[in-house]
Amino acid sequence: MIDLKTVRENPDRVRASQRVRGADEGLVDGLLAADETRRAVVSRADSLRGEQKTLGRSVSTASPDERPGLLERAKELATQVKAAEADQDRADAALREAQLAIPNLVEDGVPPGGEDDFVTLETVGTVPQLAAPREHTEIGADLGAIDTERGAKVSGARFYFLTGIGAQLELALVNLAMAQAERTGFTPVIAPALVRPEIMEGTGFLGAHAAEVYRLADDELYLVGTSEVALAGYHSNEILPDLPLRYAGFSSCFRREAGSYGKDTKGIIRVHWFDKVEMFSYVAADEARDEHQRLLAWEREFMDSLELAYRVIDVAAGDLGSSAARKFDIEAWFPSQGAYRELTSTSNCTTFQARRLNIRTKGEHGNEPVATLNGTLCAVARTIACLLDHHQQPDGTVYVPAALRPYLGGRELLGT
RNA sequence: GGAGGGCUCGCACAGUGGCCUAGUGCGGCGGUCUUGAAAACCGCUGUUGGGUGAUCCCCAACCGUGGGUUCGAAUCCCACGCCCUCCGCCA
Repeated sequence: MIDLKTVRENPDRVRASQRVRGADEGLVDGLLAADETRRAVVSRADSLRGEQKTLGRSVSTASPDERPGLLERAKELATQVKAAEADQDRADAALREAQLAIPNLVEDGVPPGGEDDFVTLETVGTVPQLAAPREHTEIGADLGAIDTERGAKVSGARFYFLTGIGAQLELALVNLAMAQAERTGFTPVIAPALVRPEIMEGTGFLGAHAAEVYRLADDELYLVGTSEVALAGYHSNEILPDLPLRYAGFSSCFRREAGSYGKDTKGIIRVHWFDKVEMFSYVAADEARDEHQRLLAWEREFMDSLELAYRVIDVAAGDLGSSAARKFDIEAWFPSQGAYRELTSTSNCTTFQARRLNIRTKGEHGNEPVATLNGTLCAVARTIACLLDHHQQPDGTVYVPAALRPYLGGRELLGT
């Protein structure tokens, strides 16, 4: 939820942000108008209520002769108050709607444009040279690690079983990620994968991307697409005395993948369900930009420990989620595709999420919303896909990066 | 799934229609006293919105949430949510 004060005091900045996102600038004027209307309506309701209060007191202390006249006037006032309060409710709702329609202010420096207008900030590592790279599905099947056929039989398309070394790989990656997070000062968290509507709403996932989210209609619960949702909701409606707070959440993640028909249909790169270790930070508003860089650095540390070649991209304004002010993706090299593919993503949501979830801290001028940021440490299924693809050897084996070996019984190669 | 109890300003409680403009205790902050501290005493102590307000001032709202009754609701009525206890079922 956007800060009303910013819109009032600096509407041009908000208009510019809308422009660079390719969003509607007119929404800003709509919001300003709704704000003005609301303030007028609230003032009126306030003074009417004040009058009613005073009159109510005189009714209770009035003498029997005065009473009937006062009561009549009080009845009149009561209807006026009721009408004014109805006006206020409408104005409140209109304001909130106008406020929610505007996405977060884009951070200075974000590249303008859409999906293809990202800027590559850095390219890291050596891209492996292979004569005839095989896809991770094939390698996974040979290793007895990934079974998508039975995944489809049991659960449908975009589901899978991890078996044998595949299952061990998942546990190894999760342990490696959690060990790094703990070393860095994150509190490990196992988070619920089902959340209430207001939490899902508050994190901004029921806006433009509502079709992506699984909903359990019988229970008014949603399946999370990332533990970011639960970790953001964790401190909702709280005033946080000590910042920063950093959590590393592990949970299953569920995505309907509506509208991605035909994309990545093979293998476990794009699936309806996967497990993920997610970093989530609560920081003071003026710390957000630095924290974002730190999250990116920790994501890179994990990529480096897996010995992957990757690039870091600065996602363009038009491709940002509504909560994000800026987003960096790390895309790792998939030899079989001859392309970089997204493995992790870190977003600075500034105070946008916190304002909606009512998460504050004691500031110099009273309670102020905190900033929230999230970053992927390890999206397991996709990381396994990348590891098999990236570290495949000509003889059909798969190289195990040194950092992962302690979690796999010291194995240096898979498939021997 | 069934039965019962609860939800009030950080915490514990009081408050069953108008002296509630929500009180008391604890905690916290400031002060008096003290070489210092404790104790004692005194004062302060929540959130939100509005007033052409930026720590003061004034007004309004907030007693789990949403409706309703009433001139007037923490208090009465209805619905819902959550927590706790017990029973049943269960990894």
